Formats: sequence, structure tokens, C-alpha cells
Amino acid sequence: MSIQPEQRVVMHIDMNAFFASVEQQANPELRGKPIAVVGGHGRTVITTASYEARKFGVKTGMAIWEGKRQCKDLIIVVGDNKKYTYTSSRIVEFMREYTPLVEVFSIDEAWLDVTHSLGIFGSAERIAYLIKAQIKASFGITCSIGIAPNKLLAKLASDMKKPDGLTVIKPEEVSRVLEHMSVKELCGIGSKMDRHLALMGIRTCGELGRCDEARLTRKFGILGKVYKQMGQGIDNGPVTPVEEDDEVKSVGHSMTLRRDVSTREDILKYLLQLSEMVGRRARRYGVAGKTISLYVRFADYFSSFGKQDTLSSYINQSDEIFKAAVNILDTVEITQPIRLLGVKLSNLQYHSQQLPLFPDERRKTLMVQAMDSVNDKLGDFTVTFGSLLATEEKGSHVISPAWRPDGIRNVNVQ
DNA sequence: TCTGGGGTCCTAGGACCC
DNA sequence: TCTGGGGTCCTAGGACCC
Repeated sequence: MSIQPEQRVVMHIDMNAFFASVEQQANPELRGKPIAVVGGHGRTVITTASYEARKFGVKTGMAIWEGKRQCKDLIIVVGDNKKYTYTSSRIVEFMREYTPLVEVFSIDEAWLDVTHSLGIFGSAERIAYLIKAQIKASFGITCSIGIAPNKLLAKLASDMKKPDGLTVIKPEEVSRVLEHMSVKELCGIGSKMDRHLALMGIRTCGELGRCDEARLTRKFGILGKVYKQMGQGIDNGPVTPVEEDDEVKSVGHSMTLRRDVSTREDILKYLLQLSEMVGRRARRYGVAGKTISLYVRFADYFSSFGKQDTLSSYINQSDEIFKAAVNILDTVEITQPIRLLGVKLSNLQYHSQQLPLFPDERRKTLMVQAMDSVNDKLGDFTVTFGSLLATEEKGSHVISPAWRPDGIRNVNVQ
């Protein structure tokens, strides 16, 4: 027996070419031109291309040279994370004027459950128009909005018309819309699953939804049932406001190095830097973790490994994270130059900011707090460990749409 | 100078305990 | 010397999302 959930009205809002649009607004000379927003240094990829650039085939994920090959007049803009997080936070504020049920999915996407707002604002379409107008008036940028009975379908709908789209999928239209839709359009089915399903003769959502459930569960386990439901357009997942979902599960940083490194000295320098970035963010969130992971990608790009270690106590100070990362490094043999290094802290616990009792530890905690507050005010790595002062690149400058705006992920520390 | 960086969730298998 | 089963914690790796 199953209980039918009440009919909901869910909206998905997707900012169009978000980073590129913000840059074009900030600098009128970029408007109407093909631009690509990238991270910091040479070994990076295009994060967002403007619609003018997309016409030439410039896509997210392309290397800069590839983008320029597609479009010789492509303007490369180094991204500015602060601009995007500020704009994003303001836009989320707009959304919250229409419903408290706003689930921020990434810096440029959110779901709204407007079921109980219809009485006040008239209709979901009207809310969509109001939000579009507000964003356009304040920031000069556009978004695509999908309206449907659940998150899965709302996201599908927002994807159907870009830029500046508004697509509604009514409950009675669901099966018609899904019948010939490729399974790859569903959020949760990526290229691997698409291939697996194709081998089973399943290409459209209609086919997936009609597939024998036992056949799917034999192949995909517990997920088989979920896939069948997705094919039918069923998704009972609630729109969960961030306030109720602010538990961080891991904190990590990784970076592709400017040049491949081989010497232990160079490796340690980067590990210290990454450990400091991870530690600072963990302390800012008020968490400590007892599992440390080290990730290494070699110069050939394809070979890599990850190794983790679980300690007996929770840590969040940079030097302790560094020590744990080096311990892992010492258990492996590095036989090739290294292209990318990553450090992650997981198995987290909320951590009281209480000062330790012992004078030495107490002094150290106070010093770390003082360093953190200077860096918060004056920028990352203003004060840091002596051995980091000589490194050329400090901190990651690569920005990504998956970054949550500061303040979106609220962490309340008692 | 070919291919970034932030996450989440799931699975399979091993160690260890009762 | 051999048999078992449940539970928890851990590691490694893959798929997916932006």
C-alpha cells in the first residue's frame, strides 16, 4: 500500500550561462561577445561560455586552446568567485520572498516548492515571471524556469528552453512528454548508465518506465526501482531548504599543479598548502574530522590513486591535517611525476570552539584563531606557514558552479 | 602545456566483535 | 579442527551532479 503524496507544484530555476552573464553585466565591453570564464592559470578548462560563444561550439569543460580553436575571437575572462556568490545569494533572497521552501542545488540552480504560495500570488507562472523580472532588473541576467509536480520533472522542464525559458509540465502531460525523451535527460542518469540502458534496449524514458522492475533490479540493485520510477516521472523527494540540510560531510581541496612535480620537497609544499586550505574551511564550518584522504593524479593523467586513513581523534588544525597527509604519502611509492594533488577531511563531527586546558595547546589554538581572522579580513594566505611563503601559487583560483555561496551553507556552532 | 575542482551517494570486500 | 551469522567500521573505487 502506498500513500499518494499531495499534488505539489515545484519550480526549478537555472541561471543561464551564469558566470559569463555576470561578467558581461559587470563589463559592458563584453556584452554581445563570445566570452569564456576560466579558472586561474594555464592548466584549466572553461567553466562557462556565453551564448555568443556557444554558437561556435565552445563548451564547458573545454581547454582554453580548444575553445579558441572553435572561436578565434573568444575572450577569456578569469572568474571572480566573489561576484558570483554575491549575486547568487541575492537571487536566493528573491526566491525566498515567494516560499520558505527553497533548495539551493548549486550556485546557479535552485528548486522552490510553491504549492502553498499559489493562493497568495495567483499561479506558479506568475511567480516565475515575477522572479525573472526581479533578477533581470537587479542583475540584467536571465534564467530558465521549469514548473512541474516534482523536482525531477521541474529540472527536466527548465532544461527544455534556454535561454530565458519558461516551461510547464502539467500532471496530465507527464507521460506524453516522457514518451520519447532520452533517458540521459534525467538528472541522475549519466553517460555510463545511459550506455548500460542502451545495451538493454532502453533509450527513452517511456521505455524505462515500462521496463520490468525485476529486470532492472537484477542489473542495478536497489537503484533499479528508482530508475523505473524516474522513467515514469515519479519523484517524491521533498524540496529541502538549506537550513535543514546544512551538515557538511567532507571538506576537501585539490589542485592541478602549474608544473608536474617529482621531488618530495615540492610535494610537501603543495600538501601543506592544501592542508591549510582544508583546515581553514573546516574551522570556519566548525567541524573536525578523523579521516584524511590523499589523492594523487600522475603526469600521464590517466593513472591516479586515492588513499585514506582514519585516526583515533578528530582534527581540524592545518598542521595536523598536513602530518596525516604526509603519513599517507609515506606509505606509497611515487614512481611518476605528479600532476594533481588533493587532501580531504571526512568523517566529520561538529566541534566545539572551546579552548583546550593545557597551556601549549591553548596557545596554539589561539594562534590559529588569530591567523584565521587575519586571513578572513585580508585574504587567504596573508599570514601562513613560513614554508609556504616561497610558493608561487597560493590557494585555488579555479571557480566552479558547484560552489555554494558563503552563507548559504549556514553552520551554527554552539 | 590536452582534458578543473567542489561535492554526494553507493557498492564490494575485509577486519573484528559477539 | 571445523562450522555460522549479524553488526559495525573501514578502505577503495565508481557514478553522478554542478
